[in-house]
Amino acid sequence: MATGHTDPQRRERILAATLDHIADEGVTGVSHRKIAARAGVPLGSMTYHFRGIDELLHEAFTGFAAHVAAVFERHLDGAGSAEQACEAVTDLIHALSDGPQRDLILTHELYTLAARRPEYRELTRMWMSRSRQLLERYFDAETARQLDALIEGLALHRALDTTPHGRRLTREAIKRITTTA
Amino acid sequence: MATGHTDPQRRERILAATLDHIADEGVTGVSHRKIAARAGVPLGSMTYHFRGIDELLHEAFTGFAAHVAAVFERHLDGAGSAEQACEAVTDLIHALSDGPQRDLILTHELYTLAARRPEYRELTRMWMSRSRQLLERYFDAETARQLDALIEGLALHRALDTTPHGRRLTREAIKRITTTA
Amino acid sequence: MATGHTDPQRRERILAATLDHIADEGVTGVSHRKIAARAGVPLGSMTYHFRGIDELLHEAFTGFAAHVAAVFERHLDGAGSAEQACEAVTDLIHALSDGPQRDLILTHELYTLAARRPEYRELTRMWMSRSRQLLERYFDAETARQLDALIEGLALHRALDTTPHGRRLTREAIKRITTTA
Amino acid sequence: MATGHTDPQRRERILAATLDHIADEGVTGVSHRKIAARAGVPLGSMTYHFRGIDELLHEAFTGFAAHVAAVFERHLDGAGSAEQACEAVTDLIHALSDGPQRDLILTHELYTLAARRPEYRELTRMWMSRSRQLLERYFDAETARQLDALIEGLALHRALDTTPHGRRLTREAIKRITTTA
DNA sequence: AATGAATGAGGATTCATTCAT
DNA sequence: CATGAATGAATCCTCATTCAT
Repeated sequence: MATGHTDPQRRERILAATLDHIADEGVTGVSHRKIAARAGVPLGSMTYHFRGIDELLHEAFTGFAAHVAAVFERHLDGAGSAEQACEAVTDLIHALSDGPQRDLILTHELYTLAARRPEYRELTRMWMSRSRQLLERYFDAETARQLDALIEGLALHRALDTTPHGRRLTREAIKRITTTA
Repeated sequence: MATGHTDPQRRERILAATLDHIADEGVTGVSHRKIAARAGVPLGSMTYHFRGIDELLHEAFTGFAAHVAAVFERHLDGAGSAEQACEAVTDLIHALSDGPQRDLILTHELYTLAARRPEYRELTRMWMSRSRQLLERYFDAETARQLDALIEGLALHRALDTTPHGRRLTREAIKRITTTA
Repeated sequence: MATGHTDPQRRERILAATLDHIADEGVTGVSHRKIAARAGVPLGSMTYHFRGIDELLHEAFTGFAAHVAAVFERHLDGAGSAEQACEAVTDLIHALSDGPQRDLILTHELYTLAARRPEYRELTRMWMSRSRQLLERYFDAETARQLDALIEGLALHRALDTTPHGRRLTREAIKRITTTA
Repeated sequence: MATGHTDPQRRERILAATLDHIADEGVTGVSHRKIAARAGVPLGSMTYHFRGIDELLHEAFTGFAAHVAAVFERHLDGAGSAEQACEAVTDLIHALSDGPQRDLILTHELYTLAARRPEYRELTRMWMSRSRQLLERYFDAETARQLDALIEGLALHRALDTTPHGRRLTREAIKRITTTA
């Protein structure tokens, strides 16, 4: 009825609604109907813009991966030294694991998909390699790799813990992993 | 037909089939029908033994958490020194991230649930505290915590990586994180 | 709500409704919804009793093939001689091509399926061989085969014709085809 | 993009694609999208050139009826005597029922439509009357009618049979039906 | 105690058609 | 003149759950 013909934002709105929904209810809860309702678009619009649920999911997570990479970048961009990089990484870990946890939840959902399906592993690989690249500005390649894994582990444990560890422990762990004999 | 009376293995078989199915197709794909078919039990048996899908899932993951804790334990049980513990942890990380990845997939599925739902966080907390306890046999509490997170991060990155890092890097990271100033 | 638990006639009623619907609107128009409505059963009942539309269709036509074979049989059963058989065949052709044409329409629908799909060809083959068998009571095998084809053609043309030919022509054609040099 | 102006072949290409599609998947499977894809024309083109699916179908079968009539004609055109006409008819029957069966499948689809809908019966009537006309060049009207029906029946049975009868039987049947007392 | 039958709600997807451009 | 965007209705099918037995 109210056909404004073209609505170029529509695809983006659907993708945003998809990520919101996944954050709220998980990939499990994604359905055309629910996403359409959340995005305020008619049901038929879903399969018009995306070939199916899979394409929708993959595209949504592609956008999310870009977003996470940007967060990583934003944190590290200011650092002028390895010292400052350590501080930036500490901030990053706590930013990820405090707060609304939206990003962390989405990260888990993505990892879960990636664990089983190669096309999602592509996404996580790209973002892992991006974060290592950024860390290599300040650390040697091997250290960067270790630190990258540590970041992951600390953020994850902090998020699932009832009594999450404080900044001091985070800082100490980072210091140890970046201290080369 | 009438197999006598009760089949005490049936509950267990259903739970095992549930984990198998989750490993294969994810929590998303779990349904009474599919699990019943996989376990070779009649459909009606499902709601007889479990109040609903939620109970089934939670109980299955409870069993899985116990299994993972046991794996952890088995690896560390032999270690007589911090040195040996480091080696045992290296083995553990590579055992988790090589192989059929079944445990890793299930772990992610559980984390994904835990990220949103407290009743699953209970499970991950118990297992995290168990692993820390085990590590505290060899390391101080703070180091144990850091090491625990590192284990998580290394295993995860190794599993998702196309060119997973070797034992040398794992060992080096463990050495650094356990080296107190 | 009104769950009388078991309704053993249900399958049969669905199959009957399916044939009715095909006679009215064609195989093209068959859908779970429409058949369910016509049979007075809930929608969910359809896929419970039949694995899918294909199974439903195939089973319905299996029943129809049996019915047609019975009609053929009923017409020929009384005949005591080749002479009487010719008369019976004439009756049969006109019975098929006059009247409500329900059987003829269903026959066409079945042929259309059979032309493309072997599993339906099975059905038509069985019924063709049954009719030949019956004719072989009165005629030699080769004549039976020719006559069988003629019956088909005459019934078909009569049904599609605006000025269908009369019994006289039918009788004459039968006489010619059964007259061996 | 702008291919000049109009594409006069487009209508024809769409109709040809429609028949191809019906041969492959049946009238049931016809949809604007599928035909457009097969014909290589934009979706919007479909409703531009044809008022709807019904018009598309009817026009496609009109073309097919003309084609079948032409096949009939081509076979009989060379015959200079009743004798030769019999041979030509034998050829025709075997040409129809051997080979790729495309024409036979389309014929059945058309008959199925014609059995229920008068506007398609128009088509079959025209083609039946054309074939009778052609046969009347060699046979009296009544014989032509009988022979026409026999052709139909023999072709049909041959096509659906697993062990189709040979030319000898075809010839014999034709001989009998054309032998007037 | 155990289960097969049953069903309404909701799943993804396909569709003919309309319409602004 | 031609068409891509858009959508509500309808498609088949799967599902968790209830319940009579």
